[in-house]
Amino acid sequence: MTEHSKVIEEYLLTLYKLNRAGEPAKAVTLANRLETSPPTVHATILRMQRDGLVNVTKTKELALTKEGQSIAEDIAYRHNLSEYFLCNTLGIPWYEVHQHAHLLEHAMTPIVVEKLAEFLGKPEFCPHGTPMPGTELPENTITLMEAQPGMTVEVAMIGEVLEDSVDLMKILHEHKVMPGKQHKVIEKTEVMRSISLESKEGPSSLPFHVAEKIFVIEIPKDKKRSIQP
Amino acid sequence: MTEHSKVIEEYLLTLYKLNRAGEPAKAVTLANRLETSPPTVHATILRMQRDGLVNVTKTKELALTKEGQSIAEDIAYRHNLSEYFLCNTLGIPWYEVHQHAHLLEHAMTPIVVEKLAEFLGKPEFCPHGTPMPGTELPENTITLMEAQPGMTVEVAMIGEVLEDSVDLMKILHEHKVMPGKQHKVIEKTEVMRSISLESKEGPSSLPFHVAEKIFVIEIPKDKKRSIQP
DNA sequence: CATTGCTGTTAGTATATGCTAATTTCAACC
DNA sequence: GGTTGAAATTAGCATATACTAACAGCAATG
Repeated sequence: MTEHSKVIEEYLLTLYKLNRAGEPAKAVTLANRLETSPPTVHATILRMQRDGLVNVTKTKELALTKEGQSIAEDIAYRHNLSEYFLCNTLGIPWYEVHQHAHLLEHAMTPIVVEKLAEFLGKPEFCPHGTPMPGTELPENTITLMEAQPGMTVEVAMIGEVLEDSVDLMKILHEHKVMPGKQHKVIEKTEVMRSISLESKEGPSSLPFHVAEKIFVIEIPKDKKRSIQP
Repeated sequence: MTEHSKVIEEYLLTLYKLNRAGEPAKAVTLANRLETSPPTVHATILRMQRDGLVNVTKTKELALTKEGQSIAEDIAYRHNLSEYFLCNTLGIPWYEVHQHAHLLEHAMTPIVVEKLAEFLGKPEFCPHGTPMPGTELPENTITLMEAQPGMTVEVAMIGEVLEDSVDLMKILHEHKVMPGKQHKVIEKTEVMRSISLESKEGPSSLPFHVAEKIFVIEIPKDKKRSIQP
């Protein structure tokens, strides 16, 4: 478990997140996510193969090795822990913490990670609802796309892809589309390709491509807002 | 004030610390402190000159430019703030925080710095007693080398050079040679090239080269241990 | 004054990371 | 089966950071 460069750590984390999201991990995808040219990605993957971090399948899929996976989980943990800290301890808005954590995640020694986790009370989810490696979302989690009109749902997790756009995140914040908040699904209109929601804070509308990345849990009628303030 | 690489930030910080300590800032010194070969240092200084961060005088002294100074102070602040946080919030021993802060200092966005400073109550000294940029040690601060036998002194600051050796720091810790602690100077023996101290915790002895890097304040007899628990 | 020795500098390499332009590969589709 | 288009790869370059070996410059010292 040698130390790896920031760049390599970024590649590992991205692969890890693609896996989590069930998306195919190909070189092109990395190139897009990391905003890096394909040749650069290619060269970097070669080095990662050389160093035993990934394997490339016959279908050009990138698969993390045991070691790659283990390091990736570690980085994801540091990232989520940083976000939790920035949000809950320092009071930085939850929709802004991602970018700051992006730097911190590569600069934490094992001792700092351990002590910080203790200090924070070993949180299991980051402010966007992403579970720490080893933790899972509840079984009955669905995407907002899968929620049917009439359902009342509680937001569980804002997909990590969405975190990259602070603007989008801020809009979600303004509409209280954030972990723990309940919304009623009003309608899904194919024409507009968007979903209408309504919550105590008012109505909102989310395009399908965003709704696909928002994970929710259905709240049975009789339990609606039982815990909501 | 563009963003600079970790390497450049390290060079800037080292130059800043050399200035503070009143030591001549030459390329060799950098090479030693940074454990880097002279040619590498040379090349890096060329880039730093090109980028307007340092000037090289006729006597080959390295002088930070306005911008270089300003960035260096910023890094020093991030470093000291990190140390304070690691020590006082996370409970990592004061003699170990330096190495961890060494990584964090390059990974803090301005917002994180601001929020962290607020959270910590805008501390003015790091756990080793180093003042934040803009703050100074008391006027009457002297080095332990300058203290005379019979004097009672309170440790104000452990010189930053010493921080690099965790082993040494740990010994200082064991003898309670740390900011805020009082010691009586027993004797300075030229033969042994060391200074004997005595405190509530017992006697200790420090070699001259260490005593030179420890800054203390003389405590008048009538005020001895007035605030000490 | 000449030698010694530290300091600085050049030359020559190496690696990681990045790019554009051009080419290859391969599957999917007509 | 051949074409097309996306994906992968190669070629060629550039920059930052690192090294060793060799050499130059200069001050102190005998």
